[in-house]
Amino acid sequence: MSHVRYRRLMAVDRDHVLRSAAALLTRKSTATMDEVARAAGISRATLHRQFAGRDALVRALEALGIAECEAALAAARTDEGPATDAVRRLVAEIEPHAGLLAFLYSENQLFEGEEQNEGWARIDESVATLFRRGQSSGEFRIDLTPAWLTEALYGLLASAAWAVAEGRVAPKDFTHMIVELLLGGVRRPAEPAARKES
Amino acid sequence: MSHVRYRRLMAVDRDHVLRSAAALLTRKSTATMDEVARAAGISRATLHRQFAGRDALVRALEALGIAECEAALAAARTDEGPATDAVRRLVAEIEPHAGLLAFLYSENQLFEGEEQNEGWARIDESVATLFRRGQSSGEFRIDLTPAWLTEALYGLLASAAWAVAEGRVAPKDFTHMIVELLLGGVRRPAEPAARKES
DNA sequence: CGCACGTGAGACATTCTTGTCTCATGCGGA
DNA sequence: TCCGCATGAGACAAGAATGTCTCACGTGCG
Repeated sequence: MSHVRYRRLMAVDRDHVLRSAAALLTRKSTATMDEVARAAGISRATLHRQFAGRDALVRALEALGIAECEAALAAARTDEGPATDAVRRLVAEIEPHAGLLAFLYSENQLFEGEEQNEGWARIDESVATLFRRGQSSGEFRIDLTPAWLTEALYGLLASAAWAVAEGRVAPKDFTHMIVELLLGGVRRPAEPAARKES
Repeated sequence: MSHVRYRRLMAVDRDHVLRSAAALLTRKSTATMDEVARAAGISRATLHRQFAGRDALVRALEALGIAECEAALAAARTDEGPATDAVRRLVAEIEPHAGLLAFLYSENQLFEGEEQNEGWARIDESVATLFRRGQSSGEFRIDLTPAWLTEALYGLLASAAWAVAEGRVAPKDFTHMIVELLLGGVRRPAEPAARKES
C-alpha cells in the first residue's frame, strides 16, 4: 500500500523533473546536472537517484519527446482528410513541445555515428508517409522528396522555437508561420483573377 | 623580410587550421582541442599558439562564417533583379558554407544571454531586407514577417546541411530543395491550364 | 658551422562535471 | 511516540578538457 503511495509520488516528481529539465535544456542545452536539479527544485543527489546520470536523463527526455510526437501524430489524425489540413493539425499539436524537440534535434547532431533511438525512425516514417500521401493525392508537388520535407519540417520547428525563445518572432504566430511557409512558400501566388481560394 | 615570410606562412597555416576545424566541428560539434589539432595535422601546442583557447577558435570560426556570409551576400547581388532570383543566387552562394553555418547556428543556441557577434545582426538585416524588398515588389506574400523568413532560411540551411551530412538526402539537390521549398512551399500550385511558368 | 625560430611531445596544475557516498533532518504512517 | 524512508547538504574521488610550461628536434638562414 504505502508502496503504491510512494511510487505514485515519485512518478509525479519524475514527471515534474523531466518537464523542468526540458524547459531548462531548451534554453541552455549545456546546463549541468546541478542546474537541472536546481531548476526542478530538488537537490543534485535526488536528481541522481531518479536518473542514473546525465545520459539517463537525456534518454528519458528523448523518450518523452518521442512519446509527445507520437501523441501529436495520433491526435492530428494524419491519415484522415486532405494532407494539407493534416499538416496544419500536426504542427498545431506539436507546437507546445517544439522547444523540447529543438533541443533533442540539435542534441542528435552532436554525435556522429552513435545509433539514435528507433522511435525517431518511426516518427520520421509517419511524417514522411503524410507527405507522400499528399503527393499521391495531388495536393503536394512531387519534386521534393518526403525525406527532405520531413527534415525541413523539423528544421522549421526548431528555428521557430528558437526564434520565439529569443523574442525575434511572436509566439502566437508559431503555427501560422510554419504551416504557411511550409505549405505555400514565400512566393506570392500568381493571382488568377478570382478563384475559390479566399 | 623574414618577418614577412613568416607572417605569410603563419597566415596560410591559420587558414588551413580554420578550415580543418570547420570541417571537423561541422560533423562533431563537441570535438576537443586535441581532435581539432590532429585534424589539422598539427600538435595541440601549435594550435594553442595560434588560437589562445577554444573560445578564440570558435570566435575565429564565427568571424570566418560571417565573412563568408557577407561574401555570399555580395556575390549574390541581393539588391539586383527580382527578389526571387536573388534568393536563388544567395542560397547557391551559401551552399558551400552551409555546414559551418549550421555549426555556428546551433552553437549560438547553446548559450543564453551572452551577446552575439554584431556581424550576425548585419547579415540578418541584409537577408531581411531582401525579403522585405520581395514583399514590396509584390513577389512575396506579406503575411510572413521578414524576421521569420530570415530565421526560416537559416533553419532550412542547417536542416539540409545535416540531412546531407547523414546521407538522408542527396547533396546535389541542396540548393534546389531549399529554394523550392522556401519560395514555393510544398503545396502544389493550382494548375491554371497553361501559363508562362515552365 | 652556429643560431634563431617554429614545432611536436609531453608533463603538469587547474577547472569543471560527474558519480558515489555518508550523515543529519523532517515528514508521514503504524 | 517511534520508525521508515525520502530528501538535502556536502565531502570525496575520478575523469575529461583546458591552459601553461619546458625541452628536444629540425629546418633555414646568415
